[in-house]
Amino acid sequence: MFKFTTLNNKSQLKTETRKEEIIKTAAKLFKEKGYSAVTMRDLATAMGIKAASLYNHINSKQDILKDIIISLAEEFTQGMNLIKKSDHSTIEKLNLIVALHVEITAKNTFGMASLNNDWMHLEEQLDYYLQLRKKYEQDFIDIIKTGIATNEILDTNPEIVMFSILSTLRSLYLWIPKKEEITSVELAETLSQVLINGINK
Amino acid sequence: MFKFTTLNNKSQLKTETRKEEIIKTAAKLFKEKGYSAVTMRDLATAMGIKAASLYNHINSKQDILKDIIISLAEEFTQGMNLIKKSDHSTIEKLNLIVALHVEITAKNTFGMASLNNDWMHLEEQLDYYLQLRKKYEQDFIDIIKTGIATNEILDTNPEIVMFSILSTLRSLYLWIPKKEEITSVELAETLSQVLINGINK
DNA sequence: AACTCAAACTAACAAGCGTTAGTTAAGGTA
DNA sequence: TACCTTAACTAACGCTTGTTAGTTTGAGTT
Repeated sequence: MFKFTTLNNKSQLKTETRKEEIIKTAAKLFKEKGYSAVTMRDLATAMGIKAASLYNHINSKQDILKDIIISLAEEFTQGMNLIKKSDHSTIEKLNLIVALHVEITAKNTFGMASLNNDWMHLEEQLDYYLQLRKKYEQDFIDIIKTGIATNEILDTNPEIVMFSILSTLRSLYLWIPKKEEITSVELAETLSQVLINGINK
Repeated sequence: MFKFTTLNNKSQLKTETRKEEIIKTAAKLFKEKGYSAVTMRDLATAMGIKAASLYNHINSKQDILKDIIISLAEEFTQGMNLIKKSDHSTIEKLNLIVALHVEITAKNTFGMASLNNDWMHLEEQLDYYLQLRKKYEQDFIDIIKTGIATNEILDTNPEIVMFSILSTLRSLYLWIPKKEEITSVELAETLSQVLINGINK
């Protein structure tokens, strides 16, 4: 098989394995049509092979979805844990959350579509995913509540505030691909400004 | 068949037709699992009948999706046309857009899920839907640009501002069902406050 | 009592689904 | 040269899909 990198695993340079290529291609298709509407034959065609050949590399369609979603969910959990434990102000913590979403999403817009839209098709890992999500949102809300208590942010319904910010951050995967000219840092800055300070003059 | 209303169509009182019941049930299922993952047998079971019986009332699965999505898209278009032509200030227009989304979404949270997540499975009507959406977003951005020009709102990237607000409004369908105690008016007010004035003290 | 009609039913269809089993081809290693 | 590994293949499976054709049921109307 032709490889896109010249050095193999033994020389420590990261070569994209066939399995990783399949998962990446699957994520792309899942973003376009959703998990359920993508068939293994669609995926095979996109890879230039036959459907049965996919099974030399992956265990099942389910497993591909799990690989895409769980790794991303854990990445968010890890980022939130760092932010939570840091000693920044509330506003700074919120800026860091914005930056976390921009960074992860910019790196993997396709996977973020599955995370947002296809998590309900997880089977064994559904409970685990829901647990991670619940924890993330609870940590987020706690940060907002602290900010209200310490008089750093306005005393507004914390759930509405979180919902509002998180909705925007969760939709980034739709929007980042259309704005290739803007850097992650610029986007995170503008977004922080809009979300935190509003747009009223 | 048992009917849930006592007066029939001839007496001018709106009776929910069997077709409307099916579409409403379908929207509920589509929200839970997405259009592609819901089978006609799932829908039939939810209605308490056999799959073949559905076809006495509807033409096809496709047609159900079209009915759900297009009517909502046209409702938004109509609302935007009114707002656009009105002589309110930019801030007031933005408040009206928030209220429009809250109102339509509160009335039909299930359908809003399809509008947001399953539009790509439209077939004949896909181009029409995309045209309505593009027009809506263009009108939205024009309002923001006017606000910047007239010095009513801060001079920030208009696309980021629209994206930020619209992402939140488009996610309302996920959130409204969890907050049944809050009224549409209260929600619209708090949301306007957060989206327009921010949360910074 | 006879008729109408909405709304259900059974049975079946062709196509497509995810997946398995067993085989082949080519390149690197012993 | 013989072997091993990787990655493709063909063929087929049992099941599910959306949809159709034709039939039955039961309540309301004439």
